[in-house]
Amino acid sequence: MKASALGPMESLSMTDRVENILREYLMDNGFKPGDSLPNETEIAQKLNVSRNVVREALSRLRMLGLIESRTRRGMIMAQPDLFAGIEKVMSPSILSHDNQKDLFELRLILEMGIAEFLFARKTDKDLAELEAIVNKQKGLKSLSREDEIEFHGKLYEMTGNDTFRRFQTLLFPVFDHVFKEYLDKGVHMDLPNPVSHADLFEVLKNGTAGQFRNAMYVHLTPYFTTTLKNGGLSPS
Amino acid sequence: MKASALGPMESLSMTDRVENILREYLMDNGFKPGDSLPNETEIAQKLNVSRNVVREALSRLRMLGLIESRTRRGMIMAQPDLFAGIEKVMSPSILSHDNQKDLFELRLILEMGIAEFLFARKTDKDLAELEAIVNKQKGLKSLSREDEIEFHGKLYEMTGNDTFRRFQTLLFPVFDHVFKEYLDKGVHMDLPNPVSHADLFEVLKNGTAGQFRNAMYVHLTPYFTTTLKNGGLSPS
DNA sequence: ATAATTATATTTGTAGGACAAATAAACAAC
DNA sequence: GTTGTTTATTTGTCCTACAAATATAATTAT
Repeated sequence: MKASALGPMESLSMTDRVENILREYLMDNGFKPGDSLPNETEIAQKLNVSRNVVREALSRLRMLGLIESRTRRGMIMAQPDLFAGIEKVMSPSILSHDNQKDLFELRLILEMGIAEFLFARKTDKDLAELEAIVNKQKGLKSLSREDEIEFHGKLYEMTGNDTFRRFQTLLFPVFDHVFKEYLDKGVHMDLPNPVSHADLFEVLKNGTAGQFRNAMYVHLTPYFTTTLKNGGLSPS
Repeated sequence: MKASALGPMESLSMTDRVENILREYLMDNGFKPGDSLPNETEIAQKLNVSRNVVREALSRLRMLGLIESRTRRGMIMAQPDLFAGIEKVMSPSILSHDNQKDLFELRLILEMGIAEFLFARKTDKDLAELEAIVNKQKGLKSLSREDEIEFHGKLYEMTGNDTFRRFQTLLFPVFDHVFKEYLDKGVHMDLPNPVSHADLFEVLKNGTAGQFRNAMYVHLTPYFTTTLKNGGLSPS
């Protein structure tokens, strides 16, 4: 029985198949949060598999936040958490090195892309809070990781896009880890940043989105040169 | 037998707890792809739970790509697929409306942020291929969804960041759905775009990253005004 | 002794049965 | 009509069993 000669044998387990079937069933039938699902034994009988298999599949959907189940009331459709799955593998000790470098860059991409939203949605209250952060950092010679997170995190918040904010927050540990790796490899970053947080704030308050994009690029230049000169996956 | 001797009963199911325990175990002990795990019965005994519970937890990790298992050889650590979880819920029929709007905007953010990487990594071959796409579209009066995907998809490819490319690809169906919704609501988008794909190509070939960012903004202006004038989650 | 073959043991995948806990629904009591 | 009790249902957990697959050990052939 040389089944392995046939290539990438489509050997999905029963659980895999039931998981797919259930997801398609929920989507194709327009299930909305709150709608109740058939019970486990019913599903098992309908699909001709054991309740164990059904439960393993349901367990996955439960992890994704797609369904919830309460004793007696049965299972109901839920509002899935977009990042429930990704946050469980978003760790430097788990991800491949390529993935990590890509995510390092992804943070830069995101940071460069938020200008329009900041200018469209900034409020006086936001600006005041951001100014407070900037003033607190004014005396310091060098900024800690927490300082960076506080300033840039406030920017994420000001985009008014909570999904973006959560995604950036997820990205940060990986970004930080990759950057430390660069530092360990001898990349030096001791030059004073020509565009400080205070400068960025000033542009955000009185400038334009275009000016902000350019200022942000200069502010991030050390990171850009780091990734573009070093690890950049050389394209074909 | 009170199995609750394992810790605080945070109303998490056994499966939830075992899942967390296993993930932490794998991370804290520096498991790398290929390393083999203890077998199911061993885990069950060690944690004082049934093999069923262990299997439901493992089933989740298997879905995330964190582990693989082959009969007899036992389970081994694997390289998790960063997007395995998220792609299963990335669907307009499942996500909340807020999530969808956020993702619509996220695509714009990403699109605005790639300029530096494009200019750092563009090759003559890439430019030639992009030019071919542009020329193919030159005769058309209006661009189809496929045309848009082809042009912008090529840009994603040219960033040299495969994770970014995959993420953008995942985003597209949601983006498309949200935009259609805007159109149905009467938002009009019939003006000819002042910056076409051909213009973007020209800037990418002969201009600078800064110019490209500005050109891209104008190119995307219809989408920006759509989201910023309509659904924007009004901040506090 | 070495190679080839066979047998054994181990581990995952699947099935099915049992029962506890929780609770919605039906029913009974006042 | 309200309150308390019983009942039925459904998930959560445990258990046992066995098939399939295969690495390892044992056996046989050369």
